[in-house]
This record gives sequence, structure tokens and C-alpha cells, in this order.
Amino acid sequence: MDSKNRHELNPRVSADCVIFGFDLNQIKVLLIEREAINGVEQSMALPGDLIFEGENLDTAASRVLYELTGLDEIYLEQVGAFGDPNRLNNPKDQLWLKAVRQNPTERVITIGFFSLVNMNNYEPQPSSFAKSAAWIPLEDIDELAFDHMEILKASFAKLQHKIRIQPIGFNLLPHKFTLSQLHKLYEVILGRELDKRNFRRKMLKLNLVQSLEERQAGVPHKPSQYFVFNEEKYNELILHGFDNFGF
Amino acid sequence: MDSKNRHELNPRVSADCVIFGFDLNQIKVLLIEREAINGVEQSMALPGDLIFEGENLDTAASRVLYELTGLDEIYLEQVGAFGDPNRLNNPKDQLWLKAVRQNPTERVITIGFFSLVNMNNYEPQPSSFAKSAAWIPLEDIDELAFDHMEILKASFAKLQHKIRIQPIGFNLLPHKFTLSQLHKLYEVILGRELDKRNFRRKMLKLNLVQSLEERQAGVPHKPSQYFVFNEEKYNELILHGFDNFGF
DNA sequence: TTCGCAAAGTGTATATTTGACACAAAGCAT
DNA sequence: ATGCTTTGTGTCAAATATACACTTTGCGAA
Repeated sequence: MDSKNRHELNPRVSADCVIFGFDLNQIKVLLIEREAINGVEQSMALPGDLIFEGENLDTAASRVLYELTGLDEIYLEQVGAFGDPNRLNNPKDQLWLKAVRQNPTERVITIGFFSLVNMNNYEPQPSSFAKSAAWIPLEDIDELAFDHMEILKASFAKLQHKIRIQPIGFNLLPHKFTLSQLHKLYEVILGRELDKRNFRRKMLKLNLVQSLEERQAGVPHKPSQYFVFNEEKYNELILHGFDNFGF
Repeated sequence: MDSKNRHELNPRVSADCVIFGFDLNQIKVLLIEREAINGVEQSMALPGDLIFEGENLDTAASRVLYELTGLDEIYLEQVGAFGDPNRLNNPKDQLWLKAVRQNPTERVITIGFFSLVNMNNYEPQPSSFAKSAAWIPLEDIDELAFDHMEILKASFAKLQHKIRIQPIGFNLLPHKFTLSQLHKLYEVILGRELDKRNFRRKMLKLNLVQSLEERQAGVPHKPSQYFVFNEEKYNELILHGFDNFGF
């Protein structure tokens, strides 16, 4: 440690959320758009806010999520703390900070979270801390404000990892879904093909999904059966030492 | 969110380290001992320190580790941020804070890390922020200062999980070790027996360990062969999509 | 010197899981 | 009636996981 600066840090702390959605075809991320400053177009950013006195870290993240989307009781997981002293130092971000903050040079440490939502439950719209928001395909995102790209990457890595171990993918789907939709979800998250028959065999063997009588209607091909996620069964499996899906 | 208090948080931020060691028999954690205040015995605590201006989170954790143990280049991983507003609220901790801090009620958010060290490389001794330190068996720890028990639990869970995926266990062993030692390490971390022959077969097949000519000496039984960890081989395996050990 | 002790080291047989692969069934549109 | 598109299904071979017991080596005690 270079000891030239041993003043204790006294930063602001924020919570930033990577909100993942799935449109049955690709993974999308809910980003907020910042207005141009002096004609300079600003990068999009993760929704986030400073944490308040007396507020829990998780609570702050839930609040961000709620204020932005109106959604409650959403799957939410902490990814970690991000606090590189240089994280606010790129020119665009400096411009933006000068325009909107009282103290633009103050250090901010952020706690990153990711959450999984059913896209059908929310249509992007302006909110208290975003004039506008939009679902952006994960693939198309190559630049974000501050260190948000790093947070996004860490979040997606965690999602990829965790989906192989816990059945969190269901949070991205409607209440009832087809096995093909679930299959596609796993493929786009894991970034590789999974054999259809093997995928179904595995899923059905675990009994995590329960078939409904209902089938798709109005599709120009054989209609698919609908399924729902069986959470009880999952809890039961855990007790018996269930550990991963084997993907 | 109850909106009675919407002042933005402006806390101190600290880094606390769970330092794991392995004495060839059990997992131990390096804790610091706090002096009794007014005759009240204080719980032990994780080593940690406030983060400085201009200092990276990881750097702060490395510094804590270095100042406590003199060890450098140690395996270190962030576990997450912990910041429950009530985390400093138990009576013993309040007593202690009043005795040692200028501002004992100020909120502190801490970033938890865990690190893995070879116990042979360090003998507990006083340091700049601990009058004394000691290796305590993980099993015996049932109370710690602040929310350090929570950080410890999260850290150990992460260790248990990660050891099945990456060969980080080697950080806990001497440079050269026997397969029995490695086997025992996996057993105590995972908390269950692993069949000796199957364990060896798996490890040897991966080629992650390289046998030396040297064998144990002075033991009252068949002397074991020594091995070293082969990091190159590990990196090679990763490229080929190696993913987990299968434990 | 021999005997006993303690841990090291080794192979096989069985059950389970994975991975590869192709064609019939259903519904709609033309 | 035909064609198009997606659903839904079974088998076989290969790889992996699990269960299990005896010989070897070196030391120390008798």
C-alpha cells in the first residue's frame, strides 16, 4: 500500500441493479437512458440509487427495483461491491456528474445486484430516477456508464453459474410456460445448444415442472403442453441433497 | 420502503477478512482478540480495517492481510457487502465501539473477503490492528463481534462451493503435500467422507498434481509420496472447458 | 529379530448418467 | 389435400460414479 493517503474513506454508497428479462428469444437488460449533456450523448446506465440512512443494502435494491418497475417480491441477489477509485473517471461520466451532482468528485461505492423478472409484468416507462428506460438485448450492450459494464458482466456470469445449480430460471418465465421455452432459456443463458430430448428427460425426471391440462392454442403447428414450476418439489429435492442440474 | 428517513447514507467502509488455514486435520480461522472493556470480555473478531481514500476494495483487503500476517500474494476473494443498519447494535459491540471510536454510532458498511493461506507461513502475533491473533478451529466458533459470524458463514459456504469447481484448496496446503492430506482437506471442507480410491483416481486423472521423487520420512508407516500442484495444467484444462471436479 | 501397528497404495465390477441421433404427430395456412 | 413448422418421443454406446478389501512399507516395541 502506498501510504501517501491514509485518510479513511467516507463515501456515498449506492445500489445498482442488473434487471434481466427474457422475451422467449433472448436475454434483455433493463437500462435507463440519460439525457445528453451539452449535446454529448450519454451512455446508458444500470438503474440505481444512493442508499439511505437506516436502510438495508437489500432493501435499497428492492426499492430501486420497485420505484422503477412497480414490481415487488422479485428475485434479487447481491453480486458484490464495486469501488474502484477511478470508476467515475471517464470523460462522459465526469461531464454527467458535474451536471447533476452537488459534489461530483465524491467517491461512490456501489453494491451490485441482479434480479430476474418476467418481462410481461412490466412495460418500460419513466420513473422517479429514470426519464426513460428500455429493455436492451444483452448482446447489444457494449458500453455503459461508470463501471456498470463490469457489474453487468459479473452479474451475467453469476446468472450463468447459478442457473445450473438452482432453478432460478423460472423467474424469467411466465407462470405457465412450455418446455421449449424453458429449453431456449437455458440455451441462451448458457450460450450453447442443449439436446432437446436430453433436456426434457432431465427436467421431467426431476419433477420440478408439473404439466397442466392446457395446451397452446392458435399456433400453426402442434400445440405445446403448458407447465408450471413446482416449488415444493424443489425444496424437497434440496433436502435430499440436490445440487445441480447437470448442464 | 418506509420513507421516514431519506437522508443519503454517508458511511465508513471497511474490509473484513476471513482467513482460512488448514492444519492437516481441521479448518481454522485467524481471529483477532479484543481486550476486555470494563471487565467485560469481548468476542473475537475478523481482522479488518477501514478503507482509505483512493484505495481499492481489494487492495484494502490485501493490506489488512499483509499488515496482520506479513503475507503477500495470497488467494483472496470478495464475498460481498454487509451493511445491516443494526449490525453494530449488540451490547458488547456498543461497549467496545464507545471505548475505541470517536464516533461510535456512525454506520459502517463492510466488504467481506475470504483468503486461503498456508498456515506454516505464519505464526500468530500482535500487529498494527490486533494486540493478539489466534487460529481458531472453525467448528469452535459460535460467536463473533458485529455481523462477523454472518460473514464467516457466507465465506465458508463460498469456499465449500468453490473448491468443487476450482483447485483453490492447494492454497491451504504446503508447496509439497501428500494425496492423503489433499484428500483430508476436501473431506473437512465438504463435510463428508470421500472414498479414498475414487478421490485419488479422479485427482490423478486430471493431472493437476505432479508426483515428486521425494517421499515422507520418519513416519511410522509406509511413507507417502509427495506431490506439487501443477498450475499450467490447470490453465490448460480450463481452456478445454474443465468445469468442476465432480465431488 | 520379529511382530504389530498405522497409513499408503492399488483394481474391478456394477449402476447411473450422459450424449448422440431421427421420425411420427398435430395444427394451421394455402 | 398438401406443405410447413414445431412438438414430442426411445434406444444404444460411452463415460462416469460408486462400492468395496487386501498388500505394502516403515517404524517402534517386545
